Amino acid sequence: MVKSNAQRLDSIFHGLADSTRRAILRDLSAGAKSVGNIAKPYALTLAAVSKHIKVLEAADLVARQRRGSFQLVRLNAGTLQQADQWLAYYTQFWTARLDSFETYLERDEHE
Amino acid sequence: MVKSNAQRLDSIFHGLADSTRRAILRDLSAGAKSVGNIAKPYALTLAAVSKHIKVLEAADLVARQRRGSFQLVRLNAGTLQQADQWLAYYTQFWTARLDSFETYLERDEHE
DNA sequence: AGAACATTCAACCAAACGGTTGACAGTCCG
DNA sequence: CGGACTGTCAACCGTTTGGTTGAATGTTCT
Repeated sequence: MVKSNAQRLDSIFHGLADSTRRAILRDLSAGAKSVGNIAKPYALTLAAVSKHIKVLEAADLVARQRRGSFQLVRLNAGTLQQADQWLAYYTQFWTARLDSFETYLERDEHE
Repeated sequence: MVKSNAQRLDSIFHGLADSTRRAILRDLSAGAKSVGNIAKPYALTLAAVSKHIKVLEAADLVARQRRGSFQLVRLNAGTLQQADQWLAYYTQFWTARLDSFETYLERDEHE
């Protein structure tokens, strides 16, 4: 499925908006893992974790590769970078704005 | 409501996971606005926009102040910075990892 | 007090979420 | 072939989301 930029950001931020999924990403930063190994630390069924991974995969935050009888799930750091770029841009922009204008008031637009 | 760090990130990323809300934040980077003025560009009812603002407010991405008969909504850049810090940390960490190890395989943990 | 404006609340709705259970499918190994 | 693993799928369930409409609540102005 081809996604617009907005949809891509939607799915990335949605992927990040759950602490279990963030924990999975954190776990994966130590190296690629099988779905089963990813699931072990959580008090969730394998199916639930499998769904979480699918959400991360839909956001392209993670990719799989079959490895014999199991699958390795690995991080896709590039996608995180996209989100980070969006955030960094606005964070910087806003901070600069607020520093110089100190929350100046809107002038009503009919003037 | 006091939120744990995880819940805070949940609500921040949830706030960002909708393109209308991201657009609102973008609009607000030009300065504080009333709810009505925020709502104008969108093909949504005022109530719908009001709800979006409430989501952003719950995430502390935005704050209101009564200003006579209306309310000014302004950005809260500090909160964005929190999310950015999370993202920047992992982005950097992952990228470094992947650069040096080039997706090395997990060793099965019973070894 | 009453009108006009700005915004929220309450009720409702369809769709998506996050989870469970149980059946199913792919791959390896004896 | 028959197990044993690994993982997904389908159906279901309760909750949350994102939206609508219409009534209600300030606030200001005359």
